[in-house]
Amino acid sequence: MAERETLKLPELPRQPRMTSQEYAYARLRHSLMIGAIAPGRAITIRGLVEALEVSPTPVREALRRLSSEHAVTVLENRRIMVPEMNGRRFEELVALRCTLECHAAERALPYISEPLIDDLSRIDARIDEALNVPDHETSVLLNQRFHTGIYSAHPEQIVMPMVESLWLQLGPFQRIAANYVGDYYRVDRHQEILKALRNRDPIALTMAVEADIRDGVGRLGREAMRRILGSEPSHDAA
Amino acid sequence: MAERETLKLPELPRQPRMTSQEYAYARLRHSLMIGAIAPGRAITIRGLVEALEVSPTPVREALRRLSSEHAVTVLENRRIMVPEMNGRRFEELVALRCTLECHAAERALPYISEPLIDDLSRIDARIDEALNVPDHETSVLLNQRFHTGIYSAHPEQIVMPMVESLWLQLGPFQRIAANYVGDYYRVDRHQEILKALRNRDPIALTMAVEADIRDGVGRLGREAMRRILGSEPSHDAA
DNA sequence: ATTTCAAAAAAGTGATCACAAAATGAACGT
DNA sequence: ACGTTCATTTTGTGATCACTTTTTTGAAAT
Repeated sequence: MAERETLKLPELPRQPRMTSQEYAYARLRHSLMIGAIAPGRAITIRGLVEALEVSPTPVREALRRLSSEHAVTVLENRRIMVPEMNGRRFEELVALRCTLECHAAERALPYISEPLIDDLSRIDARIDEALNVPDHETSVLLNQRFHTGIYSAHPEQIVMPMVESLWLQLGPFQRIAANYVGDYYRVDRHQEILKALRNRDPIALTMAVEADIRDGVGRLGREAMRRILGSEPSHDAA
Repeated sequence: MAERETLKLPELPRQPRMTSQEYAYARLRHSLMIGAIAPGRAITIRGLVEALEVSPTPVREALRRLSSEHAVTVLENRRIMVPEMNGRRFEELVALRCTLECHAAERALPYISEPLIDDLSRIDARIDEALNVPDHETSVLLNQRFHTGIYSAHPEQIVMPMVESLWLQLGPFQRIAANYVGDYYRVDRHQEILKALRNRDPIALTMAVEADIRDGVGRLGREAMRRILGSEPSHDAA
């Protein structure tokens, strides 16, 4: 049996007025979002204390926040882990992403300005670059900035945190999927989204957003799931 | 100016294996859900320490969880409060409830059993009783059990926590609204929902769920908002 | 070889205290 | 009367430690 591997988290600059708790939260959240922590991975408070170089108190508060966003799961025995992924949960997450993001896009549409569309167009170009490298972390983060840019045009934001919770839950598995299948396998419908935005066409917009999600993460994840389950049919993706 | 009023929270039995943090969370959550803490109300850790009779550490962890569910807001100066309500936010919350709960209901429909429908029917009868008393707390909690019963029939639950977050955010204002307008003012479309469930009719189901929300909380809240803003047009509902 | 059980180790929990940040309010000057 | 300044008070933050629960380990027994 292997000795306990110490958790290694991607670094993240600590902003000036940031509390230790906020720093711990931000760095953990970022790690999960880009898939630096694998599904099924056990998390210990003392382990994070060492990895993040802060005391247990802020670590625990950060973990409570992440547990409420379902980025980590608190088990019955109080142990904490990154949730496992499986086919049914994945389909449920993708379906909910479609529903929520279509809702968000449609309601944001009246607030979308021309300069914003230009910004989004520039982000999309950078996404294509990142997908060609391929640079998983950059493509994921830019893709999120693209979607966030649209939804958060709406001034009263209720839905955005829920969308981010879904991204957090998909993050760890999406990295696994990209490792199996390749990030270039992914396609996006960002051009269709941009066109719908320019035309102020809510129907075309929601169709494009749904297609983007289903043909993007959805297709990637399903293909990865198929290959993983094909090779080791005994357990879930992890 | 009034002296500092100590926060009085409805009691809640502490389950055997419950940690202090879980107890603090459960009791705070329950208080917010039934509107025992008003929108705009300032929350202090030391105040909760006194009210809940636990030490600061578990109180802070409970507050972090609730902040991630947007049941409380952490301000820039680190103070914590129950968010204020206003017309735009209210409409956004109701719209998102419709979208999310229609999604949840539709996906749960294949898993709805006849005995479950009978259970729901009995809950609905008790809701009518509570609305006639009127007993705000009971009617709210039973109404949630009715909806939860439907949505959580689906075995893979992603959407339910998000729905509960919306209920939490509406809870404090809903109590205010019921005080202004009267709980009996509320109507529900639970009979239509039950009929759609029995007929396994997804279209009728989503229409009934949407109508239930819009004609229920939606109508109550809008009417209350109108009266509150009508009498004191200077500030938000609180 | 497998099971059982007690001891040890590891991990989560919560109380406390010192410190830092923010709000309060009185004294002061304009 | 109004705003400014500064001491006081209140509040949030984080480190530490003692305690409890859970897991692991290894020896003894079957």
